[in-house]
Amino acid sequence: MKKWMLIDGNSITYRAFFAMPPLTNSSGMQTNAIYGFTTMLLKLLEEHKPTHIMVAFDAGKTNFRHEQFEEYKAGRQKTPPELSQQFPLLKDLISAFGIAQYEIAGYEADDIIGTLTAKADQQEIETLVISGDKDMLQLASSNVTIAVTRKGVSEVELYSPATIEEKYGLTPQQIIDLKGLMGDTSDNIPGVPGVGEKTALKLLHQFPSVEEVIANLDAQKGKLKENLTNHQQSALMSKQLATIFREVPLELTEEDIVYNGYEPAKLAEQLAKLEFKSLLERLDVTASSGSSEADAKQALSELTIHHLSEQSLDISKLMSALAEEDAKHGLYIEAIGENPHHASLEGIAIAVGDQVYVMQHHLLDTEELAPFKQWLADESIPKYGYDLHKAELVLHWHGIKLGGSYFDVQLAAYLLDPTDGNQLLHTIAERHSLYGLPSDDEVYGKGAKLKLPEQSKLFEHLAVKANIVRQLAPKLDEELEKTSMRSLYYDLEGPLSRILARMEQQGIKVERAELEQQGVELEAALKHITSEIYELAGTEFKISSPKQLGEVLFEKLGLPAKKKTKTGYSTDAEVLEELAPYHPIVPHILNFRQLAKLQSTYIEGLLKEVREETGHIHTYYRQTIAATGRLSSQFPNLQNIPIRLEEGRKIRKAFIPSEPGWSILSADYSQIELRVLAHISGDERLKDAFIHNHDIHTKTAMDVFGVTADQVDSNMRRSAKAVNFGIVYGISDFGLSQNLGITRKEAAQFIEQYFSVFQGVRKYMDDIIAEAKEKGYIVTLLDRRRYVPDIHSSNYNIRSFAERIAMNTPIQGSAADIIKLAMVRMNDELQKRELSSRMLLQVHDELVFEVPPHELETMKQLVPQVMAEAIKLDVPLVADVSYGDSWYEAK
DNA sequence: TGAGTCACG
DNA sequence: ACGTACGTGACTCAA
Repeated sequence: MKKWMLIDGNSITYRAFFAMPPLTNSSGMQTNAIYGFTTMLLKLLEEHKPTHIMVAFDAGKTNFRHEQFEEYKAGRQKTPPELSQQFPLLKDLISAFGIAQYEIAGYEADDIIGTLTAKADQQEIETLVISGDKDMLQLASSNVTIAVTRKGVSEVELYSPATIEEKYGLTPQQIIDLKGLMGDTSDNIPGVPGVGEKTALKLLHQFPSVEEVIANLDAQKGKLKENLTNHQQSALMSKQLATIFREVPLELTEEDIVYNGYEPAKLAEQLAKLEFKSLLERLDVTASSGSSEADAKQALSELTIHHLSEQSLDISKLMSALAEEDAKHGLYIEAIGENPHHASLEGIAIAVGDQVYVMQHHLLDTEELAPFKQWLADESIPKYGYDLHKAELVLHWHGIKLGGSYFDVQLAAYLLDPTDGNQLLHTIAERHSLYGLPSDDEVYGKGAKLKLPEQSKLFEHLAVKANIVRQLAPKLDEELEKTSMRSLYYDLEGPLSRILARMEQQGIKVERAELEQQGVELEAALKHITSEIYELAGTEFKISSPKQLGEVLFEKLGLPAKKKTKTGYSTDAEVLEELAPYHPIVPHILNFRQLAKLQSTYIEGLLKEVREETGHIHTYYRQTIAATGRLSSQFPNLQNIPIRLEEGRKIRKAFIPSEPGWSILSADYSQIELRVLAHISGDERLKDAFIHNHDIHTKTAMDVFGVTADQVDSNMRRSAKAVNFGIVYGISDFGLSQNLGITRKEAAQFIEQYFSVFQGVRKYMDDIIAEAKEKGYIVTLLDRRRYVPDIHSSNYNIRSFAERIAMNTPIQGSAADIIKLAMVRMNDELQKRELSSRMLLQVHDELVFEVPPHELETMKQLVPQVMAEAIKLDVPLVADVSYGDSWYEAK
């Protein structure tokens, strides 16, 4: 038996959009309407098992109703961009479901559906119409049932002619008359003033149609009669507007809307793209069909897994497979622990073709596995893997060398979308329609519950990972090609990952005694301050608890509360500085905070990270975290060692060369971000300032205030400096006013003044936002990409944030590109010149080396030169160099 | 685990 | 009328 299902796509999507919470995918795009639509569709499919389905959409802005009534649907809120963005993806998803969709210029979805139900009536086909709009009730018949959504889209209410009769006492055709009389504000259909649903029903129970009501006006009285008399035309026109047109010239046959079910692979791909994980699981759709468990089994069954052990060490097949001309492998090194310098090595898996070999690392010391160990170390063999940077470090600490250029799927995935946080292998896999890999959390548990499964299970998991890596590598390579980021990967990030690993293995020597001595002094000072604070407060409390501190300051001592946080009073440095004049306790608090920070984070924190054996601190640079392309540093973070205040700066005295007589040499770019801005904006004045090597903040002050160099006082320079910072961050008057402690108006004037002088910069800011809107992403000098979906948001705050990101990322990101380039070049130079100086640290615009005495002269000249020449810009790049016996002296 | 705070570029 | 400067990581407290 045939059963048609006809869905009003626009109406359902609207309902879903407003009914569902604002679900977004990882790139920030809202997907709630699609989600709502999909859950509803699934429910309907299950409950009604249709043989034919069609989803109808409105096409174009106007239709024939506008010719009848210009004001039709006027005054409607514009469709929010968060919703209109969802339509293309929704349409893709409907296709993936194997469901027909249709739209035709000049008609609305109702008309398409009306035309089809007319056919259904002719041929007596059982049909279900789904809409969020009660107008559709006019289509009900003995064959056609109307389902109207309730409570968002999770439930529907079914209407047959009988239920319509029961509820309204009307026939389906009279629904049109009902609307003719009462109108419809959402479509701007006027109807008759003063006539709502109740009155309209009463009238229609008296006379069966608008025409009859009008013909019998004398039966009414008072205001109602007057309104009906004066608005006869309106009522008739409204009726006409509300009438669904049932003779649309459809180029659509019954054949076209047959529903044969969906292809799981196609559907899974779309659902994965939308990141509808729960639906993926619920549907049990995967690329290979069946449940995710079945999928995991399939992923395994396609593989032959060799668990190497003392009893089976034959790798001759593996080695010959790896040696084949275009053999593609996948390498997976499993380490447990976030810090690669301390992580445990749980297993090594390598996939070639459909064969996977898994082993514990200690087997590499056997004679039989020597060829594989050598293969791992071979610098001339490229490796395809996942997070090989971490793997190299973990292997290093286990006495195993990993060499060769890397193609790293994690790093590639990061470049393809640097905002996408973790880049977990199973997420990358699903995004590329490879299913069956459970997440590490599922296999290992997380947090306190972390526990490795028995070895055969663990090895199976590693085998699947290695195999997934093998399959992913070419796909990601292709995507890099499509997004013009191949060069960024192969010439910059790939080589850099190996350089970073080397810097991390080397570490930087730290003099424990220096830190310990400073710690003792801090301890004494803190003790002293603590007792003074208790005395002034008249009570003892936890000074480092913002909650307790707030209570003491604002309740006990009655100081004026300035700012509030979500949880209570704000007590940050900005607030405390303002409070300083009110009470002598305040400066002590500030002092306590400063010293406590030094003690806990920099003295105790760093001491914990010094390796017993070497006396070195080994940080871990993360290459796949920062959305702008910068590095980040962990365990410990060596990119935020104090420098601004002398007390903290002393920490740097503990960072020393690893060999006696050597020096620490540091070189940092001067104003790299503003120079990058001068280059990419092409602003003549800004370029000119750098070409003539002016002090940029003074020059800005001169230009903005229209004065000569000697008229610029320190206050003017300070303001100009803040404006320059603001420009780099994507300026706002509020931000600048906060920073300078001036009014918003004054800040706005500064900004306007700045832009009127630096017109090229203004144009850059406007253009980059336009570009972000048009393309959906912005790029850096080396084609690094960042998507900014929020640029279309209708929410002012969200959109403004996206705009600042669009302005800032090309600047910060290009600066990151440049210093990374300098690192690769510097590494080449050190090798080529056979220098024994070592690159140790990177701090965004600074490179730190340790240098033997006889290379000092060379390095003093070479490092700034390589940094300055890393890239050719329209303005010169300048790097300043300094050196000394510790990082402190290298200033 | 999240919030608040603060260190850096 | 709204409320923000851009990018990070580590520590402490209090649920």
